[in-house]
Amino acid sequence: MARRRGFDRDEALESALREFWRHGYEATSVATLTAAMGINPPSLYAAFGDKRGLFEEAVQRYQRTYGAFTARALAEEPTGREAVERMLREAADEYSRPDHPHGCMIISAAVNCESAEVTELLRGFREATKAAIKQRIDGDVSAGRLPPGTDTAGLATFYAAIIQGMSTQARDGATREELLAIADRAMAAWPSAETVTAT
Amino acid sequence: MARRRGFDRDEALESALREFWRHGYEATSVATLTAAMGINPPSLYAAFGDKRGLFEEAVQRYQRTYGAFTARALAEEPTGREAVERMLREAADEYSRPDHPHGCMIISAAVNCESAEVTELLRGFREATKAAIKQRIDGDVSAGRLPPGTDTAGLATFYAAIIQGMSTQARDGATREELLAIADRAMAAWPSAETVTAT
DNA sequence: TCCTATCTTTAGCGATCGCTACAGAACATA
DNA sequence: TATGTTCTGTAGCGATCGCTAAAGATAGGA
Repeated sequence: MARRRGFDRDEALESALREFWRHGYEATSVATLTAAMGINPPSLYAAFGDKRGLFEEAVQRYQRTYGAFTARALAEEPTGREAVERMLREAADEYSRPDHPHGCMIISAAVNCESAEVTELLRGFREATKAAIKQRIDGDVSAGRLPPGTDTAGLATFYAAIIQGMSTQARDGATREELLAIADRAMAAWPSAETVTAT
Repeated sequence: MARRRGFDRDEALESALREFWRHGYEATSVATLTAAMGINPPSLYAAFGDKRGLFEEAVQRYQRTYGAFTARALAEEPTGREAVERMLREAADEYSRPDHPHGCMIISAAVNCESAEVTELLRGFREATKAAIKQRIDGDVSAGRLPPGTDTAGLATFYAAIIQGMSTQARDGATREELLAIADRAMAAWPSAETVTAT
């Protein structure tokens, strides 16, 4: 017994996601958002609470769409090495696609952001990805594909840094091929499988 | 026949540099700047023109102080490989120092910045560094330390991405040791000196 | 000591920020 | 068709943005 919403909530969220992705959290004004979403401020606040609530929903949507390749790669490949390699190669493709903003939203959207909550939100996602990388590399050690004593945390940090460097390069205009070259070169740093035989 | 300036221009510029370094170009307000510099807005505008002019001077100052290690490493080492390795290891140290903001100002200060001029200014500095890296690697090829046909542009892009990843990790709180581990792992990706003998 | 040039301070400009009160429009129910 | 409920558009809130006009303060030269 009431008037129904006159816009598609999911479409509006997707439009907001694109703006946050391109401009970052703080540089995206509510006026920019409402223009992109095709609605007025009161509709935005009724549907999403406030700007930060809208951003959090946009990040969740990003994670289960554009950013889902990371979790998929880490979950589906048989070995840690293959998981990391697929993750990097898919990132090269995804970060340079011409049909959406370049780079990774989780990595860039809160850079130079004064809101500690927003900064920590994205940092938490990045830490979770790093932990997932480490877990797969740990699995390679357990399976004997890497020597015991391998610095798996250091390797995870390295490949997390690689992804972040690829995202920054993509934002600077690097092509898919350049990003793929970074990914391949990074895989050349994967440690040798040879175990140092102790006495 | 006039009143002299009541503040140290260089000290004020250094204070502004720190604010821009920590918060980025747009998130640093003139009010924040004047508070940090210990002056009032009209003094800032009389001495530096406007916010963007102050930022450009701050970037120049950064390049010849905190950021000078890159040019020094690339200029002073005998081989390209040693130059890149020293650059990465000094970056690990510099980006994690507790006495100033973490990471690299050239890399982070214009992220999510709406001003195309400011964005392009810093992007130009990054491209120049990448070109300098490539030049040193080209030298290794010319000297026979790397095989002819080595993808020197790709290698330069890779090590530029490494620096950017290290800067992002430093901003996320990575320690000097973690950054050094990234640098060492990245050097493990340096191509082998063996030349593929053609028929 | 007075004049004058330059700096500093106070105060506030128009524009935009995130956000919301209010009233009219639109729809499900009776 | 009348009623009640929710959404939408207009219009504007206080705060902050980059920036500056006007006036008071401070120095060197006459």
